[in-house]
Amino acid sequence: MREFVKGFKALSDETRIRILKLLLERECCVCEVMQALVISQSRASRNLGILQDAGFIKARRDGLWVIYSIDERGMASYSGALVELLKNSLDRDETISMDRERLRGAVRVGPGCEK
Amino acid sequence: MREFVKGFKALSDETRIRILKLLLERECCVCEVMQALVISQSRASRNLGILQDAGFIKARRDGLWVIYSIDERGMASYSGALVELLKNSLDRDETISMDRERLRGAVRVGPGCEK
DNA sequence: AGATCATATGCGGAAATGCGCATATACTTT
DNA sequence: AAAGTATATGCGCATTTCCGCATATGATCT
Repeated sequence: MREFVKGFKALSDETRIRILKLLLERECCVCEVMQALVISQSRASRNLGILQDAGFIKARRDGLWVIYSIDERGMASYSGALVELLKNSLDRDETISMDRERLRGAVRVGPGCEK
Repeated sequence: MREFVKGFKALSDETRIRILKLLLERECCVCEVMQALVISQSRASRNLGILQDAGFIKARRDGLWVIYSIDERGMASYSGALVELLKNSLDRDETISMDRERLRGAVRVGPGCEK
């Protein structure tokens, strides 16, 4: 029950829904998430942490970057069903579309990432 | 998106999850909900209102009582998928089991319902 | 080692949430 | 109409959530 509620809490925030929809497109580093959603670095990092803690996503280091992606280990449990639901939702949402658009232009490295 | 997040917010609370699981058993009046979950009247009423506002349940008057039940109109949309998920979850949860147990002994009328 | 870059986190404040208490509302019965 | 019962709601408070800012951590490169 505790874990169950934690899962819904993790999804009860627009920023985190947007992040999940982004990661359903492809894996991203924190840097790309903040560019795509146009949010601060701490905000991106913190919300990614919450999603990870709830078991929706996982992280791996790649040199300087931390790459986040959907955690398919949770696919068997209820969290998998939620991700599946998310997959089939909000594809026509304006915000989601813009996030995706900006993701295409996001760069992982180079000056201007932090600004 | 707004509605979507509202749905998850509604489910991101243990009391409301318990209420939904209860209503999946059978429709209930506020009085029965408070008895089954052992919570105050205002708490029951308020959380039922939140679930209704999010489109998960509906209410109808029956004399003195207001009867709440799963709103199957939402079954077509994403909220239907969430209710469906809930149906297949937490059936072995201790709290949920006790709620169900107490629901069996709950009475809709008579003295002691309020107390 | 020192500089640099990406990410994580402690802290403080603003806003939202959850709930108890008391009271208001809606309906029924006498 | 008055009393009684079930439910809804205004208010205040304690707790939680969210975020920006500044700083810490971890890794890479020179």
